[in-house]
Amino acid sequence: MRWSNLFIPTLRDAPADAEAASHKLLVRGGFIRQLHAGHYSLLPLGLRVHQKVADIVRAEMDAIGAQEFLLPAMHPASIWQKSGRWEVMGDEMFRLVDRKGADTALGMTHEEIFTDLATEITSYKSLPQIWYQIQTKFRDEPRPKSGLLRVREFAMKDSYSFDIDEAGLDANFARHHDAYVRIFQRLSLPAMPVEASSGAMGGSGSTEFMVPSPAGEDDVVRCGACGYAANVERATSQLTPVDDRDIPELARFPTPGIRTIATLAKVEGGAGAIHQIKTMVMILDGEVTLALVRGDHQLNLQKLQDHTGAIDIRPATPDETLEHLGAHPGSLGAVGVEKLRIIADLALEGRSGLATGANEDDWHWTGVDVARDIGVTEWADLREVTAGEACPRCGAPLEIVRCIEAGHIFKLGTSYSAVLGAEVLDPDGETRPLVMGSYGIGIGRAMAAAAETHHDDNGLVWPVSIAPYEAVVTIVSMKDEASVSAGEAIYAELRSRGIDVLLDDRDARAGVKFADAELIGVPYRVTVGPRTVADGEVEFTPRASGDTTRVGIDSIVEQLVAIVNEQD
RNA sequence: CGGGACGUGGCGCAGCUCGGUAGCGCACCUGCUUUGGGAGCAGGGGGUCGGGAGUUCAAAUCUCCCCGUCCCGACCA
Repeated sequence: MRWSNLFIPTLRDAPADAEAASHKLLVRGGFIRQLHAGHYSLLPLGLRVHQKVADIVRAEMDAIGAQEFLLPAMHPASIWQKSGRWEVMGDEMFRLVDRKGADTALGMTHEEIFTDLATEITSYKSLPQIWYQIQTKFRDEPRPKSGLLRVREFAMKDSYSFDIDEAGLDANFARHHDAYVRIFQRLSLPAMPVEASSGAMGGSGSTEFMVPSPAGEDDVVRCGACGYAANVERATSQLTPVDDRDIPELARFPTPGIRTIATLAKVEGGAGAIHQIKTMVMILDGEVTLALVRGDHQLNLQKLQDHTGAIDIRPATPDETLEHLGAHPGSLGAVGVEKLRIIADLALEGRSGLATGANEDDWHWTGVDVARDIGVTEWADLREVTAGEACPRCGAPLEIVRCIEAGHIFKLGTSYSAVLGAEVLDPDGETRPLVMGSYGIGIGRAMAAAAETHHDDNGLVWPVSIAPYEAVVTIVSMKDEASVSAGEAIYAELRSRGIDVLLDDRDARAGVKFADAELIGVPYRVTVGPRTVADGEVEFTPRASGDTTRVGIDSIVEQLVAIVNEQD
């Protein structure tokens, strides 16, 4: 393509709104424009990248035998009501009413729709099946942000596997895992598979593919020694055992004005945070519940949610706390509490000599023996792992890495197929629900993650596989006839050799052309100018290194074709 | 949803405190010069100042209401 004919609106300044590097550069480079919060237009350059990402995903899905569909984006409420997610999805689902008054939703994922189609599978002999689509999803995100990283409308590849049993699901899950590893390799994204929470999807297990980046929104716990990696929503660690204080008797003591773990730790007769119980009053689907963790530990909400299966989970208001426990936050405890559900973190199991609030302002208990004094209903892993704790597998210190969630694969099981009636006959003639898996990759987010991972001070540095153009032929001066004819010839030859090449034939200054080529991140630049053309040469500059070498006009095409093909 | 900031040409900003009918840089158009790292000079086009209501002779500026955008947190497959 000839740059002079293209719409590539590059900007010298990034919009003031943009924070993330990918956001700034994709806007500055003329790849995207915002329409409103969470909704972006893909400009021609942006669409080229988006399509290349999608093509790689498509190729790898096809390679594992997946079949492509295209499903409606607008769904009747009934199918979501049937699966129970009309309520579960809450405000995150865009809903509208049609002229007949029928409730309708914009699809945020397609388990229901694909499962509905799968009701037409009637025999185990037709299994397994892998179905997928690349479709626009709509999610009313509470806070869209960071350009393409978190939006309300985006293309996602979602695939679904259908099997007769768990073994089949495991095989398809593994197949997807491997396909995802290949996809991220081809996208040059350093994605690592990590253990993840399944959240609202339900199911027995899930793996996220995480790309380390400060622009990310998830924290991953990682062990450099053995490779253990898990989302903080799921991660565990080994704790060094605590020597309990020897306080055999349960005793109340006055603590005027003491409202925090830290102050109780300092006060005379108090207790170090490690010897305290932190009592959090949570409302789980309307039920008042106490969540207990060690004083120096942090409650992870997702862990609590995963353990209980609650949909709506929030901290109690101070009024609710007072009503149910008789004291304000800062003086709360579970000693003697009988009517409420009490979920305690495993780190408290077997502990004694502890201090905790007495459910009366300005009073605490000490000498608390958890087994003796607290009616724990359930034990669960509730605490959030922090950096430096010991790896649960090998004991080495853990690190925490901020990441972008680029892909997520789930073992769903039979929850959708059972309620939506996707059942088949097995070899014994018995009716069995399909065992399902669900697998997603955000196309635009992968594109943003690549931009986030591959850029420098001058702009984007796209990997060849997804670059909008693989090479640009920059004619330094359109007034120099020798340069123009040499540039045109190289351009034509590269095109005929199947290279995605851009010809910068604009009547602009060299500096502008170089700066723009670097900003939009074209991997290879061939500079054709009077300085070298007279010698029968051009300059060759890979974007990543910036190193320029002189190459003969008659060999540049061969050299470039070889390099591009090697990269791809 | 809580906290904070902001909304003035395509992008970045000033003007608002102290009302007098909009300005700067980049970009754009024309001409001349220039031409290997975001050119110079001259001339020019483009803005219901987010929207509505109000106060006033007069509102970008003051008052009220609404809308939108960004950041932090909450939340989130």
